[in-house]
Amino acid sequence: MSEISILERRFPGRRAGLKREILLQALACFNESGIEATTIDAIKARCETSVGAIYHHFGNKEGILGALFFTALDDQHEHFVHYLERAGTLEEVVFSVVLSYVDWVVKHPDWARFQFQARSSIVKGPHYQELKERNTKTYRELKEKFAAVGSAQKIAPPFELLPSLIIGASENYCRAWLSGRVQTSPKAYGEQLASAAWRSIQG
Amino acid sequence: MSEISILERRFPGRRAGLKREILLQALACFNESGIEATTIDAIKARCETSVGAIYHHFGNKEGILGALFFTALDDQHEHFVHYLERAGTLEEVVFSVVLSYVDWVVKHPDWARFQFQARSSIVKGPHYQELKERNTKTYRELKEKFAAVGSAQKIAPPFELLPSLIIGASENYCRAWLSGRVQTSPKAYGEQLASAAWRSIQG
DNA sequence: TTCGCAAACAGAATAGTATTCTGTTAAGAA
DNA sequence: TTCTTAACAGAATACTATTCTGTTTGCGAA
Repeated sequence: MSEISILERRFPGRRAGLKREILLQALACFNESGIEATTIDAIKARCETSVGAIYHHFGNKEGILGALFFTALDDQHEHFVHYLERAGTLEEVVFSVVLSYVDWVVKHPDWARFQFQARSSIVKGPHYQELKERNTKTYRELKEKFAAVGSAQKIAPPFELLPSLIIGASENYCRAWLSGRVQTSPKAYGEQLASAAWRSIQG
Repeated sequence: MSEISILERRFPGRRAGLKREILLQALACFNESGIEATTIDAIKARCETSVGAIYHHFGNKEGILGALFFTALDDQHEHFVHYLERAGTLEEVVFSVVLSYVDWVVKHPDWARFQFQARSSIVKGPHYQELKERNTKTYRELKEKFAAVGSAQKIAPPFELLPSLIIGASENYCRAWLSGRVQTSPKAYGEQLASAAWRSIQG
């Protein structure tokens, strides 16, 4: 299970065993019943542990959300960076962004589904600042890459619009796929989504 | 206040006065504090009413969410239909979809913000079926319009992808604007978003 | 090996919030 | 006017997150 390896990379070692188990079962609960409908008791039952243990490790429900959310975000970001490295032209950068995103979602649908659900909670809660910093960081990396491959003047829309133009359609389709509204895997449309994004940013 | 006129159209008459007031204050609470953090007591206090009255009109918190959500969806849909009527070519259809969406969001930011927040709750809750039916209806209207203006063969991507390609970027940017991540009004980028959508669906 | 101690756990007690229930008032039909 | 039902009020209930208190376990130092 990819869920386990993602967790082991972020919470390694034998000591963190229960911590990982709680996160794993919480992720399952959140995806099956929704975040709000999932009770601490339900998570407790699935882990055969106690509320004390859960609160010891995470402080509160929000803490569980945060741990899961940033674990997913980190993995997604690594994936993104890995794709971006190989891009040498502006067009390849755009393709990297779209394809890395689509690939990650298809590879980890449970994490992606959770990420969509949890984002609004995170934005309101105490982890907002951390999310903002990571977004700023990714944004900066992308901007630098754009500068590195040069010829950014070939792009018509203002930079403020670019992230939405590049990733908007893919995000929308992935969300539809994760919720079952469409059947075809985003992976099958990867190239089409990427080339559509590329066309969309050209004047 | 546009919030009031939207509510009066859907819940008209003197008898529904308190009902509208509850919805109005609930909308404000949800946008200020978030849906989960808003308590029935807080809404009660702002309306100077009682929990009994609230539960009499809406059954439960979910009922308030549903009433607000579908009120917003209806208004948005009317707006959409009105724009779509005037489109005579395929390109104009795409522009109508994007511009009607962007205009509505900018015109009713509080309703739009709430809509984004509430969608996941609705999808999980008992109103899911109703939302699904409305989406199907809109989807069908769009498909018929596409057929009516003909020349749909000029479009490269499969129909399954089209909604995401057309509205994805705009939705993404509007969401960013409503949460304060970007400053420039989507209205200012309306034409650019529309033409980007149009380029993106061409082979 | 043992001692000290902090982290890891368990489960009862508490607090806050949604929901229900019972009763009262007001409005419209007959 | 009377009768019926919707509209409202507020206390009582139930559920769930969180806290608190106590116990156990792992680990470094003596």
